[in-house]
Amino acid sequence: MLDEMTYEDVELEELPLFRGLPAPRRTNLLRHAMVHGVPSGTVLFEQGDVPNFQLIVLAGSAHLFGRSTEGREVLIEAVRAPDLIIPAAVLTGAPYLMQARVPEPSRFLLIHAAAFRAAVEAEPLLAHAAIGSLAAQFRRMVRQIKNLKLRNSIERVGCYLLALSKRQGTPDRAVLPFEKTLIASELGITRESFSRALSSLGKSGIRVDGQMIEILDATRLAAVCAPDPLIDETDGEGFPI
Amino acid sequence: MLDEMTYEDVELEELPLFRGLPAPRRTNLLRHAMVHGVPSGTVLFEQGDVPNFQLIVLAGSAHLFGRSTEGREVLIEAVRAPDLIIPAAVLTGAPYLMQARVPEPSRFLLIHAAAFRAAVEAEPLLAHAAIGSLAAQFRRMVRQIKNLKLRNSIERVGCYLLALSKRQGTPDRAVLPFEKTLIASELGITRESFSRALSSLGKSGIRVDGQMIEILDATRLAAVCAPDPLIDETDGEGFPI
DNA sequence: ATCCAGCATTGATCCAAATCAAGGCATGAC
DNA sequence: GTCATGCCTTGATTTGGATCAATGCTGGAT
Repeated sequence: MLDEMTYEDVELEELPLFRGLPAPRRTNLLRHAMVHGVPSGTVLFEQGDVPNFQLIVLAGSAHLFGRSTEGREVLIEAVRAPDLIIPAAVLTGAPYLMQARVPEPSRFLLIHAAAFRAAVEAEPLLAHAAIGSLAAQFRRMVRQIKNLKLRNSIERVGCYLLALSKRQGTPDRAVLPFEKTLIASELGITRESFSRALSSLGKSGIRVDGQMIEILDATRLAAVCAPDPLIDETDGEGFPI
Repeated sequence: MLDEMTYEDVELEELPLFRGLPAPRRTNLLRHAMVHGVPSGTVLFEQGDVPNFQLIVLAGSAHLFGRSTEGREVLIEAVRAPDLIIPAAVLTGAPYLMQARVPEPSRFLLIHAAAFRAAVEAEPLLAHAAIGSLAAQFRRMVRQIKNLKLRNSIERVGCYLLALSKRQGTPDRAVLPFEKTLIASELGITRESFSRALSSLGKSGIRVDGQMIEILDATRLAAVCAPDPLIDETDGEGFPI
């Protein structure tokens, strides 16, 4: 544990979030902070919980799920390192609207909510980082709403693949980042519809092989799903965390 | 115009956003700021535009629309005074993802984007207000996504009415705040479906008369639409703007 | 008054996507 | 090996909501 802490301390210094912070403030903030490594499947918090910590993804990722009263559950967002996990809830002290689960072994920095709020209040650099994270997350939600309201399922799937291949830097293929059932729920459709959408896109220039999707003809694919930078593009890194 | 400015100046002092700001900073911020009264129908900006100003709703409201490439258009959010209009775009300098239009005669404060960014950077009180506005807007988007992904159209309409009546403080009725077509697009359905949903809810304790919806039996209504505070409730005023 | 434009309703029909149901194909336990 | 288990696919069917089309209502404008 001691070893781990020392190791992490080095890494924390490298987070833009803490670079540039006056040393005493940083020390104070991190005094009661903890680094937690958690296994796949861990539930970080439930929807409805009042935030106790600001969680920061140091390595790995977290999945945010929305759950209905009858128990249906859909993926709303995947948060990848490095980012804050729902600062909107922590900074307002309001109950989480989503459940957070960990899909792979991951490491988080935990800062007591009150301490984090105080630090953001007092330290412009931290406030700046929080604003950047909040703004980026807000914009992702807006894009998702436009996606849901303005497109049908085939368009959503097609644009998802194009965006994925672009993000992965491989114009001729995309590798699905998680199970198809989960992606389907992210796109607001059932796993069956997702499967059918993929196979129907076979005649629009893609080839499906497990998690790997070959994009044989990006132009033809784009023609049927009408990609739109104001929905599909991911914001550049304006505010590094 | 001079008269108007003087009048507004008094009002601006009362905005929590500016109360508590050091006088020189406030003066400096407002030096190049303008108050603009605009008629119903005005387009404040288009989606894709790069923000020139931070707009602040002083009186009235603004509607934010998402538009598809083929020209379909849906209401994503209504911003009411007092609030910031999409600080996420202004603070990151990224293009707007939505078009803003004014549904009623309204008044806005315009602050040059660069000046606003600088002021937020330098002034913790402003940063705090921006964070509060961003967080609240983020949470509204999350609620909307859960609403779209986890509910069918009848549930959305029923919960919309319940939330509306609660917000308006009249448990036995709700007055629709704008045209049904617009509300339908906000709920992610067509006007025809909205109309049918309303009439089908007739057997679940409501009576429709134009824009006025009587809620005869809130319990029965709640039984068919399963309201959920984590979707329908509106956040309390944690951070006044 | 009449006309018209904009919004809303209602009915008929169609279609996209959900649901229901049956297998398939891996992977891991034993 | 056999047997589960979890994920995915595919087919058949249903259904929720969209679309198409016609009509109604209301509030100006003239």
